[in-house]
Amino acid sequence: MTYTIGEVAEKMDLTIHTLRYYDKEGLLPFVERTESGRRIFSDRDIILLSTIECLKATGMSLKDIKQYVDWCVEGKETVPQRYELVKNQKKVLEDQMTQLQKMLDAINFKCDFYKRAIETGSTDLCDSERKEWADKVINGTFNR
Amino acid sequence: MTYTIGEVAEKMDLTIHTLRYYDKEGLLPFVERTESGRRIFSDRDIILLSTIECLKATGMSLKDIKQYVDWCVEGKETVPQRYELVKNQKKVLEDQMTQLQKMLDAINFKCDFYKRAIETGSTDLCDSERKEWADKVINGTFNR
DNA sequence: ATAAAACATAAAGCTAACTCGAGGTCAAGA
DNA sequence: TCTTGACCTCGAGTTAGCTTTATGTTTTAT
Repeated sequence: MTYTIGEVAEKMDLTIHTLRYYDKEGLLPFVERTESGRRIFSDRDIILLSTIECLKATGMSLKDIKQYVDWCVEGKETVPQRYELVKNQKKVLEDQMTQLQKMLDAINFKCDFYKRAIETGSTDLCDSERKEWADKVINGTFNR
Repeated sequence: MTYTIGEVAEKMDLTIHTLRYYDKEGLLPFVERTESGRRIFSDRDIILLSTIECLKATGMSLKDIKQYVDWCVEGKETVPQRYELVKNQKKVLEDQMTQLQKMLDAINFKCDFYKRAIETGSTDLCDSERKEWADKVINGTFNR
């Protein structure tokens, strides 16, 4: 199965410009061309793109993603490196989720605070909550 | 309790430049000055900074964070707006976590793939895993 | 046959969020 | 007192990741 750049853009929810940019940056080394120079994407490229999107979604830079792609091109002797990279990114992701959970707690706290402030019609009645937030901040519950 | 810009930078793990940048952008409206012009940070500023860091960690832009700060300055008649903003950011965060969990599944899958490839000394033996990944991609398990 | 749509390159432009440098002022310790 | 280090402003520079523009070619539908 092959696809035009427009079809891929549609399928992957990226712009055509972005796909060409990725290609130029060397992130799509397997994309072929027609005689007249048009790009032909295969399922393999779709799969690579989905991996790229996956790594990008976890905050990896395109530069580091290119390293991964380069290793893919080099062949199976780079499997250990790729394993290391993916394992490391897994760690990054787990840390991110821990951090986000903390932020979610903090945001829930803020949410409740404002909700009560609205219900009681005053922020003053929420002094205890405000103090609690301050304590969390100062004791470092929410940061570092 | 008051702090110099250097102390705050240390405490909040930001650079002095970044703090001045935030101040210039209007994100720290309560910071006072000495007669000679040096910034004096109070606990209130530390608390606001921690809120800023919290919102930033969930991907909110400084522009949107400034809106929140502006509402804080305006006083309690903006509590409903602040509630909406925080509630919305909570939703953003929950979506993010769902997405990240998917990415984590995908990364775990990749991780296992490479691990087995190393154990068996060949990527060829992992064809079934590769196919499984392709299926997930094509059936949209990992994207959209 | 032809007009519109889709594709191509190359280079410039943009935005966010810093980051750095120059040049100067102020404050705290020996 | 003097020197060293922390602070100040202002403006320019940087980086990532696109995005737009200009110009031109190739398909495709009528």
